[in-house]
Amino acid sequence: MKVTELAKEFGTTPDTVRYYTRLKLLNPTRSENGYKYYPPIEISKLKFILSARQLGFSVSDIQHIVDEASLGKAACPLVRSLIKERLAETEKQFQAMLALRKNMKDALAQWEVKEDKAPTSTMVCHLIDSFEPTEENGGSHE
Amino acid sequence: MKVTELAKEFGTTPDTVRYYTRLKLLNPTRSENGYKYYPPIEISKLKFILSARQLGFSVSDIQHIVDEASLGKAACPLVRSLIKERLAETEKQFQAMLALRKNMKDALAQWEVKEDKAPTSTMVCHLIDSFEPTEENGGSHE
DNA sequence: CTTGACCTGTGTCTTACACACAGGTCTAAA
DNA sequence: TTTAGACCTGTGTGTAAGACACAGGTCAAG
Repeated sequence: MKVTELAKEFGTTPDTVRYYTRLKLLNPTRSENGYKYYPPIEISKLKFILSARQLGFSVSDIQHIVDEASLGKAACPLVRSLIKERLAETEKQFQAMLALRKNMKDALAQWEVKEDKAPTSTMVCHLIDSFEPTEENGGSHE
Repeated sequence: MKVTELAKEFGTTPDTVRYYTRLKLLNPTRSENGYKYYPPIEISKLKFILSARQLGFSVSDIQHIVDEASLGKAACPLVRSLIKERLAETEKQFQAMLALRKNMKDALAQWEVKEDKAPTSTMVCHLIDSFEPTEENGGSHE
């Protein structure tokens, strides 16, 4: 399989396949003309990479996992440990987004009923300057 | 106020203040020795920028808002329109994270009870290869 | 006069690709 | 046979919002 064929097969882009190949996560063979050809084993590796990405592993994580596996060791303990880390991070970001979303919605609601005001030397936009986060958010950092 | 003082005042970093200054969002004066000094008006601009960032505006958005305001026009319509866009984007990302988080949690649960397995030529890690997303997630793209 | 804490600009690094570009290669039609 | 178009190649750059590094200037205190 060639790059574009492979990408289409898995609903990703040629650039993504090339990117993984640059990082040596994929190791296609070369045909006479210089084109990359992906044999079945590389195809299954791509499938693996895409699955792992969907589960929140970083590309760097995947490299570590593949390295481990290429030594013949079971990567499972590493995989379990990594996903705990990533899940914790995701949870943090998730909470942050939850708060952000609420702030944005509140702001939108507050602003719908406020009139426009021209800027002054000390105020760029009174909407933003006057926005008050509500109870749950806006508390200082904890 | 000097860079570090200013950063501390608002709980941000000197690098962030320098970054905004590079982009000319802030325009400090220079003292004899070449140091940047931020007069009160620049201090209030920084406050504005940080508030806007907290509301999900991009730095580029803020530049547009500031540009508009510097022409003497009310930036309010632009601000209302931008936050709608940003909120829509945030909502999308939020839903994506929600799904990701669920997948990660499900994977973690599935994996706690599975044994380790050495890799084979066609399988890097059976945990990841065998993961099945549950109902709500995993549906094809819609 | 030296130490140490601050400041300066500039440049590089991060993530996970997307996109551009100049040029090589293949297929099929004219 | 030529040629158009659709593919491929590598390499280089751009993205967001800073973080970090580095070489060197500045300043107050001892």
